[in-house]
Amino acid sequence: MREKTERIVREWSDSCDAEVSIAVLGGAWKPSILTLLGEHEVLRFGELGRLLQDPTSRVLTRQLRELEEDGLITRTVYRQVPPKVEYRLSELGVSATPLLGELTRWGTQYAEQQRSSLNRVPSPSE
Amino acid sequence: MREKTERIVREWSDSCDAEVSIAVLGGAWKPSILTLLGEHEVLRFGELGRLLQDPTSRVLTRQLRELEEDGLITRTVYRQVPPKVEYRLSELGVSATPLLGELTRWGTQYAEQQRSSLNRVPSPSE
DNA sequence: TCACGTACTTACCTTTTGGATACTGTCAGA
DNA sequence: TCTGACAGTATCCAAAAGGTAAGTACGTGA
Repeated sequence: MREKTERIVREWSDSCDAEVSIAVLGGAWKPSILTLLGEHEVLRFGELGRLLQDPTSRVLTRQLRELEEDGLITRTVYRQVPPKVEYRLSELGVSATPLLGELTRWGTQYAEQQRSSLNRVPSPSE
Repeated sequence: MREKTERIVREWSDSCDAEVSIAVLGGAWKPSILTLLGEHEVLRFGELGRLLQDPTSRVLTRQLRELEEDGLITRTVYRQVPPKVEYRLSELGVSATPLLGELTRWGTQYAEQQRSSLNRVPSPSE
């Protein structure tokens, strides 16, 4: 576990564990990474980068490391040149996919709702 | 909508709307605030503060304003002295409660799992 | 000998977020 | 006249998060 995750797991124990989920799943690219890994089973570093439309490698590396530390994905290194590294969902990661589905569904619904009210009221009266 | 939320709704449209959900629900105290409002129907500013174990009023105010801007809660001001302000879930906020439930359930499960593996391996072999 | 591909790392910068502290306005009641 | 309740604001600060740009390692093929 990351230090941050561990702190939250300890401090907020019991009530409001939603904070824990958000600490683990929240962060630029993380939902996308997990969703992609759910769809593709295995992806290499470069493949992920391309599918995500090129976050800088520094950022992608950090997100992947954090997900790994938090136990959601596994990282397999093949000792060869040029290097080859494979990422896939861990058991814990797989257990999160229904939740990711719910997050996506609600997010889609929310975005549609907000977009349509933006159209109805182009600028709020002023 | 907050500017941040709007940016995310626009830029990430369609795929990976989980980012939207996390943008709206994530943030210190927000899941707790929404859960409490789901349980109590109506809460005043001071009541919320006490139930959350006293975040500074500045922080609480900001979280509440953001939730209001994003359309999840409503704010009712009674023009009287001393002031009285009531917060409750909007329709959109109510629609998020099942999702919050899922976040809490997965978070609880995750925390338990991680706590038990912490006990099994007090320090990872080094 | 040199560029190439892959998966990074290092150093640095900017923005966002959360929080500590102190202050405001107003009326009722002591 | 002073205090207290309530619901905030105003200022400032530190840490976290996200991002840019450039460099690293190493064997293969031209």
